[in-house]
Amino acid sequence: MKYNFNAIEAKWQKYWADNQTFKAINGSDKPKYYVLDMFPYPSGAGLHVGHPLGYIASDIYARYKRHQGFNVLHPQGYDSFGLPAEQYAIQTGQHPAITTAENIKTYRRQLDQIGFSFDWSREVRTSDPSYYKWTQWIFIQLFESWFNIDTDKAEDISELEKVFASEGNAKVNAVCDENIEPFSADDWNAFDSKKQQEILLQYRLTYLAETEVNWCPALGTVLANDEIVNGVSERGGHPVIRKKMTQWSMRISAYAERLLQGLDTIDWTDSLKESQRNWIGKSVGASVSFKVIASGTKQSHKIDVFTTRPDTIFGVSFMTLAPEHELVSKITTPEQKEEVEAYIIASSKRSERDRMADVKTISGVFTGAYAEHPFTKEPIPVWIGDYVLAGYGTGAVMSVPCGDQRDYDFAKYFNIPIPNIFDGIDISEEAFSDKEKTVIGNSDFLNGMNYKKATKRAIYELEQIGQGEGKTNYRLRDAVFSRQRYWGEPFPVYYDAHGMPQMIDEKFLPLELPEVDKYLPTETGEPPLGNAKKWHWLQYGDKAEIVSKDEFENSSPLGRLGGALELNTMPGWAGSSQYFNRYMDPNNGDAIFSKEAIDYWQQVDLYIGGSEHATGHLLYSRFWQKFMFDKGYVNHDEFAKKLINQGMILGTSAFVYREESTNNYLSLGLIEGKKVQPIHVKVKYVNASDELDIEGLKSDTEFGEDYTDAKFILENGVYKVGRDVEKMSKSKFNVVNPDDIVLDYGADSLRLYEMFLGPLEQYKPWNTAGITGVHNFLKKLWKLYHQGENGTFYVSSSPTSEELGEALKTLHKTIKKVQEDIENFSFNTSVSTFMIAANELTAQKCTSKEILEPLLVLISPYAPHIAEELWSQLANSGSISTAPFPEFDASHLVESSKNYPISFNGKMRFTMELPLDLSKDDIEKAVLAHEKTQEQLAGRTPKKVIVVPGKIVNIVG
RNA sequence: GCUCAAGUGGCGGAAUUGGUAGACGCGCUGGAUUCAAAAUCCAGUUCUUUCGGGAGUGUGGGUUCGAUUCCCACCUUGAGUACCA
Repeated sequence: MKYNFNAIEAKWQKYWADNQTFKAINGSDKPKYYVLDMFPYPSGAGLHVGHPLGYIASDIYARYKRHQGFNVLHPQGYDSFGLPAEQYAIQTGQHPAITTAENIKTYRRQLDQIGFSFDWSREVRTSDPSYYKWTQWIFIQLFESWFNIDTDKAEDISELEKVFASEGNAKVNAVCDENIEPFSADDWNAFDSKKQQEILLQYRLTYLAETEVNWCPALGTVLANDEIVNGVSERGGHPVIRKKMTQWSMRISAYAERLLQGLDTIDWTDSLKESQRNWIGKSVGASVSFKVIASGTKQSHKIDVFTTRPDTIFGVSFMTLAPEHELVSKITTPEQKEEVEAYIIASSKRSERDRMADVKTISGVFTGAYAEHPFTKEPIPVWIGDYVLAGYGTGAVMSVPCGDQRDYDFAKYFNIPIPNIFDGIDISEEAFSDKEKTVIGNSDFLNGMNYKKATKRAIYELEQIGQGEGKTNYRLRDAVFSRQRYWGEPFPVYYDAHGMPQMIDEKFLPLELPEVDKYLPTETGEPPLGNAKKWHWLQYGDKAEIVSKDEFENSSPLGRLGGALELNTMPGWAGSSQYFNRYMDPNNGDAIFSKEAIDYWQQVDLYIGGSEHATGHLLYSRFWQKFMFDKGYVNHDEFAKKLINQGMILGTSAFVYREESTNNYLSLGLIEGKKVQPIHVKVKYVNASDELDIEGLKSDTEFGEDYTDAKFILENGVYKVGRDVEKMSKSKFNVVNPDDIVLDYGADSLRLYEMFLGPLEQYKPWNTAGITGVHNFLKKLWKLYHQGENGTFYVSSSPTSEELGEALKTLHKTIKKVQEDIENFSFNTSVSTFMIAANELTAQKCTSKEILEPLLVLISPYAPHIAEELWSQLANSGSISTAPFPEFDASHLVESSKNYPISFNGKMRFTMELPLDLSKDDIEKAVLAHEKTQEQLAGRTPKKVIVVPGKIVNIVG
């Protein structure tokens, strides 16, 4: 019997599906283990060989854990809301639900044929109403909560209302909107309901606010910061502008410190933690308040700044406001008015991108106003300049030119004095910003102090005069949660007669997406949901329905609740921020998950996915998890204990070279000195030796150039292509479809090869030619269990003790190495180990069951189909997937002698075989007596001989 | 600019605590088999060499009996981030 991989793989995939082999049970005597993949967005293009890399790694780990006796949860699902399906709907009119369902079908087929051990009974789809019911539910929970700084957690908004009613808001210490007016209990109780709701909205964890957002006109929607790359949209590369809009926001900033601290408690990669730390952007310093010196009839103002260097406060020689700063118009003197206004207009025309690209040009204008130094009382000129950003800190800085290079450049350019407050430092060329070496001088009470002491003292003195305090600032902004799209979760929100947002009662969820005629914004510029004919909430008591505007207006107002439903939908990250918990109890209709389920599965033990989600999904999910923890729904405030980022598999593109203005294509070796244009060709027409299949290329009508009349100039009878490593993409003709690989070599070969390519975390190129190596290994493995011309199954159960000895050594060496490799996620080296084992056992002509049976369990996580097949041929019943992992026995690896490397001054020159029980002195004697030692020494006497028993001998001299 | 990761044969990569650099595989070379090809099997494959040997892990230094591994400086590549006060 030949190794017929296609038949074997189909057989076992069917077996697993029929027997629900990988169904995880909630609650078991076995210890639990939760292995999670980042679920895919089902795109229309299907999977290419790069996509399954992380899934194969996590599948190996999940299968390994089952062999170790764990109850393993290894689910999969689809992040199925998103832009591409909607764009397709706009173009073709096809409902995104249909496109999505088709794409999911393709994905499922492709995933199934790779042999993953997913528990498909737990599949989730974020676009399914039974799933997004719970995304809407979490939104309501967030709406009904506020963040109490005193307890450092989220609490019920009803508690806050009680506090307001009994003592007002003076003592409330909350993360909330800025500039909330103080009110007493009496004030609160006198407010009407609308006013009360407006105030509460300023405290809620999800709130409605007019915010400056990233608007992408081409996509017709708002984008989050992490959806913008280099100033253009991540999807499609369209320009993005700033625009003020009323939007739902998430108060993630409330969790900034906990999100930062939590990083120390989880086993995630350092680079990923570092990205999150940078994104959160904590800086410790002080806020300082400067009084603006009143001129003429103008009323007094103050400028608040944030600084990380309060120790340099005596070095302030001017202040700079962002051009958009609200005080600019109020403090500018009549003489400067014209110039200032011209500057504001000029800088508003510069896009965010221009401003970023052009950091060298110094520009700014004096406002004519002066502020008063809090200590010296000297007047300080107030400037505006676009190097100060309105969106960070307070949008104003105290400029210390001697200590900050940007302030220094600005001062030099505009001839502003640069007082030196550093002892013994020359600042004639550039600013001095080294905190560690700072000794403050020329600064009254700070003289002679280092950075740390001076900072502390400066903050103390500022507090004494009531003009400042220690402050920590975070770069992390609240997350805009509204999108002007169709294909996303509808908000469970309607607007009442006062225009105030109201949550739909939980019992009516899910609020399903309405049907629309077209998926574009309405003519009046409303989001696509504005096209829905029926999108008004109408509720009397326990009865509710969605009706048209007219039906709502004509309904009886008596006991009526309702109004226009929210037209925005939720962003892409909404559905992915709690999916890992939903998998624990995915079919629960009464709760997002049961208490029993979360108590049993706890949290994700291993999460594998791409690093591109570092500041998006992985940050938002941690935020929601912390919120769910505060509310007592989950018992860990981090959702994933360990996280690994798999690297990307790149394509190996192939090029032909057309000689300029001809139809001649030159082989790679002939292009030197010629003017040629490299052109991508499909990689499937290139063999392992980089030779082009010219006939194949010419007969291909599907893509690319027309080669029918092309002349290919050969070298040594063949056409050699050029090669380059690039991202896999259709336009580069370097995409490799796993379907083709599975058909030609089998899923087990694909799995082994993806692992064999290199370390999991690394970026590495795919080259289909190399797969023959692992495929040959599988054939060799098959042959170990089969004999003769026809390959009849043969495994002996009574081997001679001699052949077993060597084979046992091979087996146990392999057990040890493979176990270590899996636990270190070093899957590439275990594939090598399997190859070595198969080579050795073949050389040993090993046929014994005692060796070959445990070997299958070792290989089973990597190549599960062939392992199942041979396992069943060995007359085992059932699946190999829960067979216990073989125990390593060190006694089989004990050696009596060692082939010692003999080095001279650290360079290995020869080896000699010596017994391991020899003493140090005896080893030295034996080595020095060796003829090659004398040859190396050439008459010299060794100065020193280093003997490390069992390792090495080094002779110095 | 800052932060992080990484530089090893023609290629992907291995060397877990400092101890025989290049495992394993691809490709290449030669051979067997074949009418021929595919497939399979065997031998070789870092460079250099006067065939004794010598050099060698991005570059330059250091620590050590001994460094791909530890330390310092620099160069290159990739990723993230950026007028963040």
